[in-house]
Amino acid sequence: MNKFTIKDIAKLANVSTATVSYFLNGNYAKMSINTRRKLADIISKTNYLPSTTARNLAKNENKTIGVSVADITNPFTSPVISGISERCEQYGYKMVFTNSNNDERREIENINRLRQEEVAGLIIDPVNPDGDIYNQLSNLYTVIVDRQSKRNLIDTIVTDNTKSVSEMTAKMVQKDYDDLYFISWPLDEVSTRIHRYTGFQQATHYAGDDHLLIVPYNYDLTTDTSFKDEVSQILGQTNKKIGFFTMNSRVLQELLKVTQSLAYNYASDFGVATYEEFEWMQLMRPGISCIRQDSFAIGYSAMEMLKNKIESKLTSEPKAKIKVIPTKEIIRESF
Amino acid sequence: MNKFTIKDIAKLANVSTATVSYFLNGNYAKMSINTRRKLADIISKTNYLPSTTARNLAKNENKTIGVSVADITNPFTSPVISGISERCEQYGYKMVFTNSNNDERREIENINRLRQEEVAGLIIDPVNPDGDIYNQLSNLYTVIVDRQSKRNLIDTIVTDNTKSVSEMTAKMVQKDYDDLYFISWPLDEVSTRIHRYTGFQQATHYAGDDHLLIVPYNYDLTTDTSFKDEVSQILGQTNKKIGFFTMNSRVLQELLKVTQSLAYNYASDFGVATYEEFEWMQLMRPGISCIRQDSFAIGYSAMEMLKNKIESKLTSEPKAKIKVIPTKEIIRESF
DNA sequence: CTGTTAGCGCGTTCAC
DNA sequence: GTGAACGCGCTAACAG
Repeated sequence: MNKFTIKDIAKLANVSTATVSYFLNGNYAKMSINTRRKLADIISKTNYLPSTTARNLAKNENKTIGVSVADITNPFTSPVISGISERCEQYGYKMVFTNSNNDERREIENINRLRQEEVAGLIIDPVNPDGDIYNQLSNLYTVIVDRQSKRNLIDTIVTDNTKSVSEMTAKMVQKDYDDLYFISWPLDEVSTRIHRYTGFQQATHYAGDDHLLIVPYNYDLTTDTSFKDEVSQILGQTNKKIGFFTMNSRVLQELLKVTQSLAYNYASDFGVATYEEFEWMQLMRPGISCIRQDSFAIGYSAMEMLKNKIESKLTSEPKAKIKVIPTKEIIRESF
Repeated sequence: MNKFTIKDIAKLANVSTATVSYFLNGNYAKMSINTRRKLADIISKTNYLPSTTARNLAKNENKTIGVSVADITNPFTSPVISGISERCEQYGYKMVFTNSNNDERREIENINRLRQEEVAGLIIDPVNPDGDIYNQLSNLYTVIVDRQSKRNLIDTIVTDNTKSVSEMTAKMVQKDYDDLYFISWPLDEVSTRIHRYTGFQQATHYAGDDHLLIVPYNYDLTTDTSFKDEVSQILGQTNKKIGFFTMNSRVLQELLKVTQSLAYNYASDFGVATYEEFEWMQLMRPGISCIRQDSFAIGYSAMEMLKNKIESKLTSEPKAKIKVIPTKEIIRESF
């Protein structure tokens, strides 16, 4: 698709490819002012672009990284990619992108496919960071984002899950709720869910799990009334002031769909707050209190960290670090 | 990062690289059952993965495409990428991803960077498809998505802009509004905005542009009252029933922020409908009527089209086609 | 100042 | 079952 190569340019200018190469690399001392002008002219006229792949090959460098995200349709993901891509641009890296669609098998395929390529490093937003495939990855060239592995062998960038939820929940506790509930997709050992739940428990001092409400992933209100029934039962108690903390924006949406179908209104009939912020939460009346996480910074830092590792050319795997990106509390009128 | 090469495997098995290559390609006739077993064993134990890049090189094939999106943070974009990535997976292509952040200069850089790579084709969600850079692109290996160029030289996938807006607006017209307004970011010759506006005009039969309201891109209500004042003036008229159609979800958000600050409520004080659908529009009370576009299908079809072009190995540029992806009307209570 | 040429990487494939 | 040339486009050491 790119017609011109260094040979074509050399031919057009009646010089050798070496001269063209020197020109491309700003090595002007090696040619006359005339050929320099001629080359500048020809290259701009032909729109010739040297192949970076060939360049990397010749220089024995590699400026491409592989990215695997758990689910591109999750609104959390876009800003992460944006951050990675911003840093890639600045560092002169290109990125090969894959999406696992929340499917662990697909994630394994993607990671393997990326490793087959000549890729200098990997940034992974994992479906399951405790899967076997992660044993084959080295901390020399990998950064994980969002979900943490229990093994903790690879550098990971996370947000302030436990602390921020604990602080927000504490604010709810102060409002004298009779019962607070944490609503989540099945915990399934997913670190983000567990850490947020831990924050909730720290603030409420609930001992068991009877204040944990699970909503199925891709919950369909019309065919499965389990979650709706639980919520209905909780809100149906007379003279009890109830509050919910939802584990992310999609769980919040499930809760609101259910409470609307039951004809309860948040803020007046019950209190609510959520992890994650999106603009619509400010448009809803009353506004919804939430925890804003800086997903862009997650991606940005991940690429920063990866580049430093790659270019420091370590020979043995560094000890895994965890970097925590702070969140921000947004208090509105929903509780 | 991938330690093992075909040479390592050959050495470990005490055979030549040729034999390993034959094994990898299922060419078992060329070796004894013993070496076949030995190789199977060694390859699984070492987790050896042949480099697809080298393979492409040797076979003179190229299974990677480049993608440039206008703005990854636009919620329209994720499903498009998801569709592209799904098809890439199915076709065995990998994708190199870039984001232009709504900056035309950046878009030019990205496209050039992608062309520098050995990339078999390009899918572009353009910032400005009428920019000069598009003259350098060939319809042999490019597909454009969402925004159309006036020159119409390159295959493009769009949605049903004019027709769907016209139909939705017609429904508003039936409700006896005294005035309907189309709200948009500056038209700036952007095809999606113009086509949607055209649909609005078709249904309302307004002649001039006095029913077109422009909200600045990244409008900040606190420092710029221009748009707010216009809305205030329109809604302040006594005894007039007013309706708005917003050009996308972000413009809708701007409108709602403004009307909320003016203490007007949609549905009761004025009617509203919008292009684009997101789940929160169903959570807002009253629910917001909108036009659902199938962004996933846009990406999916784009990769389909691109693959067909690339692999048909045409020698002259095909005449540009426009493929229209249908939308769906969602009627709720907002007008 | 300019040209020649042997690599760079790793798999493929043909002649033996 | 093997050795070795080959595919790509660029780089850089060396020769002139």
